[in-house]
Amino acid sequence: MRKNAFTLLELAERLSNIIRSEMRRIGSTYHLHPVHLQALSFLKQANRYSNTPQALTEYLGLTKGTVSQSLLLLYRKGLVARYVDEVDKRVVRLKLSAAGKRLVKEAQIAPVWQSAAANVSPARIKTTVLVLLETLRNLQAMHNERPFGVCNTCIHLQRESARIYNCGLTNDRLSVPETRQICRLHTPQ
Amino acid sequence: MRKNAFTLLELAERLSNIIRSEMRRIGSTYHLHPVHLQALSFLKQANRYSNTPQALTEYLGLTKGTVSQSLLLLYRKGLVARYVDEVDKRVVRLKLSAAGKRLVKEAQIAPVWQSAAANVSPARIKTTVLVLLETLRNLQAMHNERPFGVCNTCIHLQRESARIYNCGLTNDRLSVPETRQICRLHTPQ
DNA sequence: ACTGCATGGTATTGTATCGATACTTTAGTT
DNA sequence: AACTAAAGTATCGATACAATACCATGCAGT
Repeated sequence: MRKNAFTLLELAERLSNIIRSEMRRIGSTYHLHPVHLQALSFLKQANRYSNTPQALTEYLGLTKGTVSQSLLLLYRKGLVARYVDEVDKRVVRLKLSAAGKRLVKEAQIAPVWQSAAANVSPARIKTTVLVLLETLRNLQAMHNERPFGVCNTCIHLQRESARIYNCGLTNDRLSVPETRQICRLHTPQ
Repeated sequence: MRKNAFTLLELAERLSNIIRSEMRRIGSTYHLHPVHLQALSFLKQANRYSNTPQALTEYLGLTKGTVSQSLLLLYRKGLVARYVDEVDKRVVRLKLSAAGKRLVKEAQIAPVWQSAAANVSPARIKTTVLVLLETLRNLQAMHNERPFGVCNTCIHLQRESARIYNCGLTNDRLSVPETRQICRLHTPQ
């Protein structure tokens, strides 16, 4: 058991290096670093409560000053739009520009992974995903980090009718596509 | 299947961020970055064919110039010893100093992981490890990277007698502890 | 032995991450 | 009105990282 847990960590570390290496390779085409690709990918999926520098900071596990600089770079490259929130004027809302969306679509590392895991049976993949998810949730809880999940799997999601959902935490109406986005207020069921 | 492969990647990315965040936190005590901790951890486990800047470069997936600089920093901090190989004088051999070994022991992130995965059954952990390992090997093969494993699981390892092993590739004798070290020439069975 | 050529490593330079700190603006509270 | 918290930005210093150039050693082939 102890040995296995250790091996699990080692594997995660190795995979982490590969991911970063791959991101570095892909990102170099656009003169972007791994953290930029992650930021763009996050912003593509972030819902209305999570499209802010603060949410991105929590997601990446960095400091807000660092993230602010990275966002400035993405803004200057025309990949991200920024505008002040109407209600709370301290808050900056972030949105991918058309160029940003295009880049996220192009700069995918997912296809490589799909072929790498192509010969593993769905059942074993499922087990792996569940184990990693549990480990991740525990790690996040230990560090008092937000879980960051999609509304679909959130305890606060309420179904009003066929196509109308409601967030029990904010009392906002959510469209169907919105329930597939990432939320920083996510609470796993 | 496609969806699962995607989720697997997302999980790996999230775990990757957590690992880096954790390494950053632990490393800050010693004014070290994640890459330094990884380097020290690697050098602790590297066998006689892998205790060089070149091997570390391959392991981390960075460029040799970058790694050379990081090693210089570790050297100046007195954590790593460097000496020229007697046979091939182009090669630099790396070794953890006493302080380096002490630091690696102290700055472990493994305990956190062990408790995070504590409630998962051994069988499920085993499946997870196997799936991740297969995915890792495939990814490495796609990038023409070396697998980096321990001699125990290498095709070249030959058992001469109870306590004498032999590497079929280099024709060197290996002690029992050496067969548990990481080798850059590793070829999975 | 001489001449390429590959290999292992270092030095240098420029860009940009990242943390730390300080600061500004807005919101909320007493 | 004053205090405090929260969201963000600005600035600075250290250094990761890539790119390039460079040096020394080893190894072919002639």
